[in-house]
Amino acid sequence: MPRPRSLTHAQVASAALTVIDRDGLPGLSMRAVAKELGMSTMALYRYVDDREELEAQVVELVLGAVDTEPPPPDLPWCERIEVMAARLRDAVGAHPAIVPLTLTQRHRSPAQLRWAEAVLAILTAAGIEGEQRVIALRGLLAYIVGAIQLEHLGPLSGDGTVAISQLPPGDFPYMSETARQARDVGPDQEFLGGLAVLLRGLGA
Amino acid sequence: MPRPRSLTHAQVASAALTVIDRDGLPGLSMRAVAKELGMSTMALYRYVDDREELEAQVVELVLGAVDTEPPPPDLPWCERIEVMAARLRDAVGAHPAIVPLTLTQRHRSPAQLRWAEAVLAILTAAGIEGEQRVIALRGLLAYIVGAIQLEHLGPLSGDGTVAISQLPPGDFPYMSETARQARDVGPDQEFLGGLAVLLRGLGA
DNA sequence: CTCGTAAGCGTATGCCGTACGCCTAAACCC
DNA sequence: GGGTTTAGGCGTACGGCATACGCTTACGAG
Repeated sequence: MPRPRSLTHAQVASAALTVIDRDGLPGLSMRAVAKELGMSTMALYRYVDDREELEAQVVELVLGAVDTEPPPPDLPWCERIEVMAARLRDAVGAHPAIVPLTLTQRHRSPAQLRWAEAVLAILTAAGIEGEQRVIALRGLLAYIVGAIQLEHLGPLSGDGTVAISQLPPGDFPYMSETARQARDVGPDQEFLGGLAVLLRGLGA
Repeated sequence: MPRPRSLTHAQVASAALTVIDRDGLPGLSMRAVAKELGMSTMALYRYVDDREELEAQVVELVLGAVDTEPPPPDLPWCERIEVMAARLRDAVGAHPAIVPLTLTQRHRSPAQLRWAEAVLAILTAAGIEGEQRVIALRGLLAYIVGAIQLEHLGPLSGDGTVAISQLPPGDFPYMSETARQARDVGPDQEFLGGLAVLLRGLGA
């Protein structure tokens, strides 16, 4: 009987993501999202309780796009995990500015639950069980989360690496040399290389 | 000839850290820090250019407390890396609320440079060089950063694990079982267990 | 004692999130 | 088709935030 909603929750989250992609995370405000939707600021509060819920919906929108279907079962288990890891990384990488948001929202995300369930299935099939399986899942998550952040907040290809390579070799002999070598390591090589180390440790 | 400063930069950073420890990260504001110091808000701007610089000084205060001396050389290399990792984790763990700050400030931190230099020395002594050394350092950093965040924002001992353990076993068979097993895994076991996996991968 | 300098502060601006209350569009019932 | 009800949409207002700008004042050098 009441007046129907003129927007879906998905449209609201999507408008917020548009704002973030255009103006960066600092540009996200209730006013900006409302303007993006062509409504008044306060009308937005008919769809979300507060800013935090809006942020959660943005994270869910991005993480919800992650494919959680089991990878081809004919692949070796470690490659199947690589597929799952890459899907998560790619989804976040499409909207790098939300990285800090995933921090606080990640654990409440249904999409993340489905992702973890699929990874656990692979680990179990690989014969990893009990406490080792707990540690493996958390370790993978920690690595992926950390690697995504490092990649977007302090990339190997960025200014930081150049600055480090010019550090006085007397004080930082290893750092300056390593930074020079880091120029030849691309983002994919870095991410997959670290993941391969972790998987090798799991397999031994 | 001019009037002398009544505060050191360290005192300013320390006051900010006091505010964060007491009121959490959302409680950090220029006003709150100024009040903590007994000065007016604008007087604070004689010590920092803006809020971002204040945050950087807080991170540096915490990270600066990390011991970067080489661990006892008679330990196996992987145990020496464990020592270095634990020092970083302990320093941040003493002020968990700053975790999100370390994200954006980490790469500019001299303390972090010294830490990385020490780790690189250990890796090199272990025979890891070239691009593999780049990947090893970044992988370690990614894991440690991610693990610290997971530990403080979604701890295994927290509500999230309980909630997951009560998920419908039909939809999430592995997650619910794994969450039940996770209750027996303490924070140290989780952190060191994941690190051990990574180090095993580096050693193979 | 005087004076230059920078420390410290007061004020004001323009953001922000959001509590509260009004107006009105629309769907149901008759 | 008209009346009623219900929630959608909006305007206003408040308190808190970072911070630009300019004044005042404590201090040390001479």
